[in-house]
Amino acid sequence: MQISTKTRYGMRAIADLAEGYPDRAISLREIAKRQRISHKYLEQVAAVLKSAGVVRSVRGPTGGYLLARRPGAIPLREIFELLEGPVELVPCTPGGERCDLEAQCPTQWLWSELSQAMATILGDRTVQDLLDRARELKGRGGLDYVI
Amino acid sequence: MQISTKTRYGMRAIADLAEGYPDRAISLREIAKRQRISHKYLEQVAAVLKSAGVVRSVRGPTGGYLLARRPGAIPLREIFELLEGPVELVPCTPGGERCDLEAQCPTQWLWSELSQAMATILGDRTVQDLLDRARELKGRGGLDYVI
DNA sequence: ATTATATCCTACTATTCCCATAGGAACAAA
DNA sequence: TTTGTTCCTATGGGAATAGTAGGATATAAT
Repeated sequence: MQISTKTRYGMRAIADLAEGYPDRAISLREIAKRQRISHKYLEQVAAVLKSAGVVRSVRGPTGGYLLARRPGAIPLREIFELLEGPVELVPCTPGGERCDLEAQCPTQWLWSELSQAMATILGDRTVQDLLDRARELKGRGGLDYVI
Repeated sequence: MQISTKTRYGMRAIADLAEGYPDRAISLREIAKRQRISHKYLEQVAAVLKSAGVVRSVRGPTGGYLLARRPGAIPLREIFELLEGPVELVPCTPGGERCDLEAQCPTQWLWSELSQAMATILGDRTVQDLLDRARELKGRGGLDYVI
């Protein structure tokens, strides 16, 4: 059970865009190059983010994408759900698709608990946290040590 | 991002088997019927659980499966990992497959945090919790109210 | 104006994984 | 001997993933 590359690429791209906030547009080509991923595929990811109002775009040379809101106002859960779908580990969720064995299902609490734990983390963190982390990594020159 | 039916079926089956612990073997046909799932498919799931030593089996009529250990000694994480794979939301994990961008990846802490949260919950709970929950549901006749 | 560089839009496809189905062999209880 | 189990392996449809592909449209720089 892994998350899709779509979500991973999207999340990383958002982190890159955060560094340009509020006024520096960054092109997908640039991001794709740095992350060594398909720029065409990234376009599709960006389209989702844009139509949802998480990012905005500028066309033409020197164009690219920018965060549509300040980093602290974009919960990571929003990005996650746009790309990965709802934070629900099973289809039979309270409020979602029902299962007629539900009333006697001894496992549902487990899936709920797991889903809830994820939702809480994703709901608490924002793009600002991604940005903080990026700066922190940059600060120590990308080396993998801890003081 | 949902867990597979394999894991869901397996987890529910284990809950059923727990009720027969320590000496009453339960057949897959019986479990499959109650849960309205393919009994042939369930066989494959059971095979995994058996070869890992989570359950044991008795052949012939009146045969079936039993827990190989007491419910409290089987962490749900064990079942989960056997059927679903490691609790790692991304391939690039510390100790797993590396990513050469890792040292500068501002998103990895997020995936680690989510994975860790899941691992903790799954590590804390055991089949005994499943059993407790099952009895509780049975007690209130499958009705969906809370005192 | 022209050109280069972006985003934008839609279609297509290879591969993989999920979720079984299927058929029978080995075994044991009644 | 019959019946009901587990056990073993092979096969396959369908959906999702992870792209590839080709151009249309917009705009800044030249």
